[in-house]
Amino acid sequence: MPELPEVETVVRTLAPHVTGWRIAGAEVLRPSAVHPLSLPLGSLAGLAVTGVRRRGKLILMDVAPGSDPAPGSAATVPTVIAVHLRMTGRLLPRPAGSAPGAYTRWFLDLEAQDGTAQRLFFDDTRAFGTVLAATPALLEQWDFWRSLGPEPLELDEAAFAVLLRGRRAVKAALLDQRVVAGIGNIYADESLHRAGIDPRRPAGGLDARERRALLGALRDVLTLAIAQCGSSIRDYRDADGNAGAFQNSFAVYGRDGEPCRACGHPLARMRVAGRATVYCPHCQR
DNA sequence: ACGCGTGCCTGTTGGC
DNA sequence: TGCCAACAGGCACGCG
Repeated sequence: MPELPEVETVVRTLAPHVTGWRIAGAEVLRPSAVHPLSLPLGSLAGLAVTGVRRRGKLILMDVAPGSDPAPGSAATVPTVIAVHLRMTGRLLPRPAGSAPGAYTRWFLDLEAQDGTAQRLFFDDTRAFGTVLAATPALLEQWDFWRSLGPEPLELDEAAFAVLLRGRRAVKAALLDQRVVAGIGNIYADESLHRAGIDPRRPAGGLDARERRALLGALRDVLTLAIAQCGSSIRDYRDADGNAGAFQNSFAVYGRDGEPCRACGHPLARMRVAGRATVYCPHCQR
């Protein structure tokens, strides 16, 4: 399940494949994979990809008019392609003319300056992923974008304290993209274990020491996971088709019933905020 | 404003 | 061995 470290890895592996390439055309095979607010993917034709960034779990491909500007007013020319992989989405560069797969939802045809071409597929078995081609003004109309919380790797303790104030279950707060952007079920559980905090604890009731421990755990877990190119449970692959390796370092996720690596007590499983949650009843208080 | 339950979607898993 | 309910999970949405 792509969360911040997986999306960061996709961004890093995708960028060299597409940066500087011109979009020659687009095809949508499943219209529901395109966000209702999006400009038509066809409006990307003629634009060049100038870079690839990440914000939370979103992949952002910046686009700009090339040497021969396409017709259209600024209001209808996208500046960014935002892609959310959700659970099973993948961005896959393939040779030009490659046939779509059973789970291809849309693709872009890309051309380099020297005339070589390729096709960038968005494949997504579960069909939860979305794409939004947007202007800056359009992005601001997107509630999800506008309300995204800060990046956890750029967050200080004082701001973290404000974000957690009045919140109930701390795990629910971590999963809320309006609190911090990019955390999903895996890294919520891993961070809470590393910080020694029970996932059900009211977030607003954590003291300064606990908040510091949690913020530090988030930073540590995310940084380690990025260094391992993310976690691959089943579906996740980067833009080169490679799996991550951080799943081999999980302390709790998917390990219920197995011994806690810290204390040896068996890890327990419960449901918090509607999500499967694995934790150590002995280490996490 | 917060939090909970449900639906979306499809492949995989586990129980009988 | 076969079938089917349960499950996985991020987010939108409706409700209290």
